[in-house]
Amino acid sequence: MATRAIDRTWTVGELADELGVTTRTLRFYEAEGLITPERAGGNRVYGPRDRARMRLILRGRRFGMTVAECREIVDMYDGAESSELRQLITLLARLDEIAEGLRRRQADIRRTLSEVTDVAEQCRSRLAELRG
Amino acid sequence: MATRAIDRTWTVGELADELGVTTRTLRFYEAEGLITPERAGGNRVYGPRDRARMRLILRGRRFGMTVAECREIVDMYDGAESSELRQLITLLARLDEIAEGLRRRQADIRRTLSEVTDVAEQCRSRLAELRG
DNA sequence: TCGGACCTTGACGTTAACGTCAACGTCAGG
DNA sequence: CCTGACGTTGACGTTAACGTCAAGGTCCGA
Repeated sequence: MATRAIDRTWTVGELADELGVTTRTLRFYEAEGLITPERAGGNRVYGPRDRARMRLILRGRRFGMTVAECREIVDMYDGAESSELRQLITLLARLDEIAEGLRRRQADIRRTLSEVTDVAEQCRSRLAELRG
Repeated sequence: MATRAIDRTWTVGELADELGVTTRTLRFYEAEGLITPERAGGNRVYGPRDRARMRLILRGRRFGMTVAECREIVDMYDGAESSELRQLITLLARLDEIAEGLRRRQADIRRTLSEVTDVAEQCRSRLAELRG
């Protein structure tokens, strides 16, 4: 079997370029424990898993999640297969809280968007009026 | 005609309490030009307009808008009745850009929410399995 | 063998968005 | 008249999330 996409790796520079961030950002997130790239004699080697986590993290950052919140969420992706009842219960409770927070932000952004488009509509009316 | 709700005013402390922020935040936003309360002999007097703007601003802050972005938007609410064609056109263009950005964030948050609820669902299955 | 283009760690700088503190004025209650 | 609760400005402190720079290692083509 030939080398498959799942085996693909990246250097810091490569991954940074692809994600549209700097290498500093990747090192920072590593120091914060959000990603854990392998090493090849000192040099970092990022795999598909690191890349996937980074994309999730960056998406969260775009709508106001802190890096700490991002870490909490991506960590939960790993804990979901846990076999300990106690742990699963607290995890689930936390997940529900997080979902609730996300829904609130969703409502906030929806209202703001609706207002912005309203104002834009007023502008269009005004323009039509001035031109008509 | 008696005093109506529209004439209601607030002191810094009162408004801060109602909005759930500190007086420092109100003074900061004023310094940044987002609100412009009246004065009663040195003391700030906030009117319904200030309160309304603050609520819009705080809502924006909750989902990741910077204070600068918030100011840009609330300022546009005022410029929408402009009578200058040129100004209306650039304003409208900017509003469309902003709306586009908001829609992107909306998509980001929607995807994240869907993933979080997925993980929660996995947790529930696992729990049912362990208990069943 | 030399210069570039990468990579490393470590340390200090920067910006946003406030928090905190000092020093002062003002006004009502006891 | 004094205290306490409120207000003011000004200045410095803090935290997150990186940016930037220094000082060095490695490898590769000319």
